Amino acid sequence: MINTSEEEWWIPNAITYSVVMHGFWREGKLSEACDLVREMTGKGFFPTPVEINLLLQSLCQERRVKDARKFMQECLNNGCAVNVVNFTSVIHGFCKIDDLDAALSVLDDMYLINKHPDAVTYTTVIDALGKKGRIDEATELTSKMLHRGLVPTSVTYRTVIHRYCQHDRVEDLLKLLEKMLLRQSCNTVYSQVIEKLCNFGNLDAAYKLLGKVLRRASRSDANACHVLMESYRRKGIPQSAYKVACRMFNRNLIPDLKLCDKVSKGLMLEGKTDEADKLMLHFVDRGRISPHHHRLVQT
DNA sequence: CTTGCTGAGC
Repeated sequence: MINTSEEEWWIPNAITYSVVMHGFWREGKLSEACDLVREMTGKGFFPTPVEINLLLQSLCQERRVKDARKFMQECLNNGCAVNVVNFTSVIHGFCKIDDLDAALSVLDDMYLINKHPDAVTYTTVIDALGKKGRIDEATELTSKMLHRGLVPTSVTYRTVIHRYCQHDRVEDLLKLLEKMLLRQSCNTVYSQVIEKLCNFGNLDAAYKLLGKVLRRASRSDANACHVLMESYRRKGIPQSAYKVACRMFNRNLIPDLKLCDKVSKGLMLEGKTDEADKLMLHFVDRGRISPHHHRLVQT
């Protein structure tokens, strides 16, 4: 038999608290939800890190990031389980309202209390620093992350590539990527860099990386070459697009026929009929096109 | 029922 006395049956327990807290949260009554957490921890009931995170994220969404930080600190003081995800949410909140110094300060807190930041935490801050053009600090932080044995994810790679290209820090990027690749390989890095450089209009830097990509000559690498060719073509430099195509053929990587056709027409317009013909002849040699009329045999 | 990126804003 369960021994429940008359006076005790209504006393809130862990489940009651959790249900009521979710109710407040669903209705957007965040302050009330936080108060309830304070009350329940006082009685020895603790919310899970997942529940804490829901409140933290909602507070951050309302730009009440300082409140979120304070609330998280209270949870810690009261003995709740607070995890890396919770810290990352608060850091992300500060990044979104452009308070990078506060974000970095929360990151410092993590080291102090031995909650080690993970790759997501670092990526969040690296992106925010990069967005502001604080590339040297981003580099330092990335190195620190690697030094701590963390593995860069595909998001980390995309983030670093985007931000460094955005601020035209190609040399720094390439140095950093070398270090990252030692820890975690990523087959498409250099294709990604080439495409990003094309996005930002730095075709010279993109061209210099072609060798890295042609060595491997996979599908994504071919695509990066196509992006570069198309960038040259649109910029009115079909000769450079032609050079890229030739280097692809040299590596036995067949460029896109329709794109080459457009490049060839561009060359014709500039009176470079010789190169225009040579480009299409590559396809004839490989049986992709019939010799007399430049017509597609197969795609 | 947990965390990160890719241009904002017209």
